[in-house]
Amino acid sequence: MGRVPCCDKDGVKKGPWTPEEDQLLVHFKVSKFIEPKLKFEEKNMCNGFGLDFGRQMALLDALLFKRPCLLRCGKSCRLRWTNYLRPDIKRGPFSPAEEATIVHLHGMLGNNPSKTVSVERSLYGDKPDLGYKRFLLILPDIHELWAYMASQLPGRTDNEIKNFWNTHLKKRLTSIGPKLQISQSSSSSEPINIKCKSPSARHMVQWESARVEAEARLSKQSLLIKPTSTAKSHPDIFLQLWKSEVGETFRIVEEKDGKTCESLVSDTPPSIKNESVFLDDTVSPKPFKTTTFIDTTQEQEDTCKPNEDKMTVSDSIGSNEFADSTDTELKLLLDFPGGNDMEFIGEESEFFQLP
DNA sequence: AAACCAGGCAACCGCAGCGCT
DNA sequence: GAGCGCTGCGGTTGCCTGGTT
Repeated sequence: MGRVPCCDKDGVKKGPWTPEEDQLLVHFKVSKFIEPKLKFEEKNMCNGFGLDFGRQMALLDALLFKRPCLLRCGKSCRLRWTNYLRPDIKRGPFSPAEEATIVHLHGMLGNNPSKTVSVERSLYGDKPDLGYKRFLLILPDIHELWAYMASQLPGRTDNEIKNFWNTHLKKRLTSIGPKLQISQSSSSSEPINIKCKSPSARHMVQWESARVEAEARLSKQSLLIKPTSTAKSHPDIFLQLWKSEVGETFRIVEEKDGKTCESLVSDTPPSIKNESVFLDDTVSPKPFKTTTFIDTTQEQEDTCKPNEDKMTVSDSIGSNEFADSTDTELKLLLDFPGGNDMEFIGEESEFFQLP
């Protein structure tokens, strides 16, 4: 399946993988290398020998096993392994629960990575105030939508999820989209059960509800108001939101207390407050990687240092329905646990150690 | 049975970010 | 600080497959 095999001018094979090549790759991996270590090895072997991973494998096979060389570039090997050969890959159709998770996460995160870029540009280009930065603190890093979804669906790859979305779900949702909108608006007064265990997740869901509502409102406004409206003047949706009614709840607090942000959500309109979207209970989100553009050096000028910002945001949650949120839980939302970016790997981190 | 067509999906491409020298 | 190479990401490509005519 796939493209016709071909070789580029360097003699590195491209195109679909043959069973023999798969076997070579699996043999090489199973015999000594497992994924977390692969990245380390791949990197260091390349550095150490001046050859890419594929060439290394070819060389080792030729030297040690008298096998045919696997003339693949390292990138191709890595992709093949992560998307197809990895032992924990789950094949077969997506379950309804998995579909629901994908739909939900896509609804939450969108699929336009340029959003984050535009946020960064607006952040530094338009120089929004510090409150806007805090406003952005609670947003997930939507640069990594498919990767994040994959992390929520064990055994599924980002590529698989992306394909599934593009070929199945997108069309299906498009076809039922109008019905959904009608049913959502008709039931907006009814509280929808929030099934998230994590306060952080509920926080995100609640914020997303507010965002969705604001987007819908902006969308309605854009239909009513001529294209020269203020919304048009801010191509960044987050900046629009910050300057909208939803963002106002943040700004009010910002003005109320110059040093801390009090409540991020307590002023949320009731219709938003009770609104939620389904989140599979069995799939409690892992901590998001937060947006990375919070410049710590810049923040230090302010009375709120970055960490204090996070703590302050956490404190603010105590005044609303997320009173059970702890600093730790919010930290989970905003950071990798423990402050060490690689700690989440757990015992697998041993694979990063040299033999 | 043959031709056609649309959907599925593995694999590649291009870009941005990051780390090393 | 600049340049280079690597990594990881979303987007796109193009062959394969199964259904329809």
